[in-house]
Amino acid sequence: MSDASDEHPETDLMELAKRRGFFFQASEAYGGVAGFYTYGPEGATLKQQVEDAWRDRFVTREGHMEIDAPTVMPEPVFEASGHLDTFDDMIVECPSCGESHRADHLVEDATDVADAEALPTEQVEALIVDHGLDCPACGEPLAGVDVTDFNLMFETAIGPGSSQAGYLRPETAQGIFVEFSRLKEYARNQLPFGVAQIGRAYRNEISPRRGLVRVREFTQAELEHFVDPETDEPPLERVADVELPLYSADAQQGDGDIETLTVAEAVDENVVTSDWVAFYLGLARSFYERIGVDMERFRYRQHLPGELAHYASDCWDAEAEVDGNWIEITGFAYRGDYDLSKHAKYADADFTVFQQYDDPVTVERAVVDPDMSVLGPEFGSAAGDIAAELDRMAAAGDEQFENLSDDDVIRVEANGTAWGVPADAVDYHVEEVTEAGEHVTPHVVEPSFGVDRLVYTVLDHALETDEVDGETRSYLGLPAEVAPTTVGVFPLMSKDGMDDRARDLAGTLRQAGLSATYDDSGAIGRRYRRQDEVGTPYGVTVDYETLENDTVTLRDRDSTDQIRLSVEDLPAAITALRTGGDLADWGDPVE
RNA sequence: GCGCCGUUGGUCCAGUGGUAGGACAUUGGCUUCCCAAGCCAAUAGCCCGGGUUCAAUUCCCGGACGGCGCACCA
Repeated sequence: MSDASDEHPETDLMELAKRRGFFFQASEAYGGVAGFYTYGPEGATLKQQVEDAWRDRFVTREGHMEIDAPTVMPEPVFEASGHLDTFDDMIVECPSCGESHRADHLVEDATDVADAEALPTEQVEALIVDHGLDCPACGEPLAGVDVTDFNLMFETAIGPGSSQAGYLRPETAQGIFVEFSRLKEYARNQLPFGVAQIGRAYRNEISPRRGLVRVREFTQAELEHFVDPETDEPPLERVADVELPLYSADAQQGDGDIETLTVAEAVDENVVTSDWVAFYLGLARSFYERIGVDMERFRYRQHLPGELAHYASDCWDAEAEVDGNWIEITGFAYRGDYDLSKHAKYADADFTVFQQYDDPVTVERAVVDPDMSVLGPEFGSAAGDIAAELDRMAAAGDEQFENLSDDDVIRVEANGTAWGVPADAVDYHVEEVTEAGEHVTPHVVEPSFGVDRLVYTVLDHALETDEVDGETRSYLGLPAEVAPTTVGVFPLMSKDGMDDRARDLAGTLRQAGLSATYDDSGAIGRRYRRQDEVGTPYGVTVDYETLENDTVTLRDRDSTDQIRLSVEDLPAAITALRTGGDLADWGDPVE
């Protein structure tokens, strides 16, 4: 047995999450649906705080912008992005052993068909019959077995009838790429700039698993940092000394282990090849620590060569260890110009940025100005293509144009045929042009965070069990910044006016901007435990002494230490403690 | 999607062919001057559909959901 119970003998995370309102299976009243979770009151707040911390770190503090795009987008977007093809898996299921296989892969492996994925299913079925393919698992023939499409995108119809096909976005990124033209306008055509988005994405997973780890609807926090590949460099000096626990592809393939390098070392030794990726690995590390990811159970893992997406040259995942498994919580990818180039090809918009030179440059450029009144009658319908080819040849510096005299004939390959074009009809000349700049397709650096997995990791890493006065206690050691509630306020007993006093005090703390909860049910110890279990970092108790001298006790969740301080100082004390103050600075220890 | 196992108050479990019991939690009361105490009481449950049967929470079939393994994870 290597399940969670080893580590948390008293409390299982899923059980706590259900019981205390962090998250639970959605639509349970109707039997539940796999892969969908509802965040309860505690979880929704926790998730919000994690998102706020992310926004602070990756948007506000970096001077980036944030947008909020629709979750439904029309089909052509996903033709361009490649999701329609690559998300459309052909599956064939062996009738004898029940194994599912990618039908297109089977065909590609066994035949000289290179791109079976692009073929209709009927044709793939026919290829399986023609080549007598067998099940790789059990060897039984697969001829005659149905090949079915399984698309991981949720499809929907936009408008009445079947007017337009749309899909729920499988990643938030496309919402940014699609709007690039307006966004760069907003950025006043200046590279670099970063656009962030926190939002839902949808994947119709074949098999959702393990709580929040693999779900069908999830929240991503993505940053697309658009940079000029020639001139923009990341400010590596800001993170040069940050230590990165790196698990390189080499280490994974050999018997290597996690190696801790500073960002500067990782770049110098070329362990991380992209400076931009290295920069974000450094920046993100402090974010993970801040929201409560245990750095002892954290690593950056490089994608193996076979694992790399087709557009990425180097890619690292941030991974956290949860329940004995490493789960991906962030992907850091250098996507190059893949996305913008694809959209440029498919869409009717400009996906480049015009980069002005510091000083305009004057260049000599060879051009042709073919006399179409000669080429037209001479070459008929090929004339246009021939002119275009001449244009290309001149720009490429074709040697035929050197020392040209009027009665020469220029050989041109167009439409698969060789043509001879009289030189006097071409008007080849060299002209001086002044160029103020150039159109650049920006490259994209993409840190992409899975918010739900972050929340799940933070909860798992926060769950602690200790012993207080001989009793086992479980509590969530959440950082105060992300804890759903900051302070619990309790009357020692609900009589003699202590309850009214405590209720007032909770109100006062809320007015001071603190998230406070009031509880007078049961014994005081029981109320402390309730708040411990949802990670509330501080507890304030109103007792008889409060009624005499306006002082209260303030309890620290992790140590259960208490101090006594005046009610007047309370809002300031909690505010200070929340951002890392020391309990002892604010009052005298109790007992 | 396949295979194995499972599904009983809010939670975790026990149990039964004649509709169920515990622990914890929750609520009310008594008690209690700071860490899940005690006492009394209350609330609350057999995943769904079909079949077999006089009778199904229990047995059979199917489904949903969950755990694990395989496959999948652009």
